[in-house]
Amino acid sequence: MTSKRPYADMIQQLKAAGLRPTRQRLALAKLLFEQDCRHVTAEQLHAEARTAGVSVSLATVYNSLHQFTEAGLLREVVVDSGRSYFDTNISDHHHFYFEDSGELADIPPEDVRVAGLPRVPSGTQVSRVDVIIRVKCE
Amino acid sequence: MTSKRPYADMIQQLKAAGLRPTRQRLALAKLLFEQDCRHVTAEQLHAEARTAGVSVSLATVYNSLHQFTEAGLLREVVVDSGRSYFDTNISDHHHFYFEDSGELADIPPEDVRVAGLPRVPSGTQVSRVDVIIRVKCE
DNA sequence: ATAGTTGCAAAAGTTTTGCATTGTA
DNA sequence: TACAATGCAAAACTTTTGCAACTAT
Repeated sequence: MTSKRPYADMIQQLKAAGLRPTRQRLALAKLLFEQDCRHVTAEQLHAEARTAGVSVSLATVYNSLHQFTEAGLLREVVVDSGRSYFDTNISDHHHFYFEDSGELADIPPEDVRVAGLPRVPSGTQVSRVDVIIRVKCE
Repeated sequence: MTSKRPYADMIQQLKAAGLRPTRQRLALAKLLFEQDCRHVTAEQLHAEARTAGVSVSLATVYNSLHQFTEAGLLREVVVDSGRSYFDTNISDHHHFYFEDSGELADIPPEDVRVAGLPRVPSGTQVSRVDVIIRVKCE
């Protein structure tokens, strides 16, 4: 229960990212990274933490999500004004967005081909290409 | 100056969309549609209206932008959490997003080819495919 | 000690809503 | 007059920030 063994990898990951493995960060990291393909909002993660008995403020959830994102452990996906999603899948891929439920689903990169990208203005470079397929009930 | 002639088309457009051509809506419509390819936020449009001497609240700007969007006169583009852009170009096209300046630019549909879209879950249909090319300074 | 980090309360934004007012038939 | 539509103040969101408390030399 209070064994430190299962946390060892996570602690290493956080340290490698230059983030101290504090109680809050460790708990959030466990919630995020011990499942695959999670798409969470700050609010959702905060609720999960509370349910799991972890005392953490919503502000800290936001700060941690952004720190994880900057460290390359998460990717922020913007599909809806006034709500940010964070995706634990950081490999190159795209998204379905279900407008009715507000849920996201990954699309593997090989399922969508984007061809003929225009030249970007000089002095700039592409930081990412997002493809979002918005889906609604018929 | 107070001639009603230049407004005639706009009034018709609003009526056709099922929206009363009120003073506020007419003024906002003029600001939006008398230039091409505008990408505005509610805050920007509100500032423009004030500058143009039009008295209108920010809430009304938001409501009008959403009404125009529902009527098919505008398209909402989400690229940044906590900020919605509204695009006067409602034809099929994609976007550059300049992360440093926060500006948007249209990409004609023929400049990007999206091929091999995966099948969407049954009972659902694609409402739109957004391609956003995020660009940053080198 | 002390320099750097962390986590959160409070503040700052953005967006939506309830309802008095206005406009229409 | 009645009935619906409108515009905005106030409320409800989401997100960021300033700083007291904590950590590790």
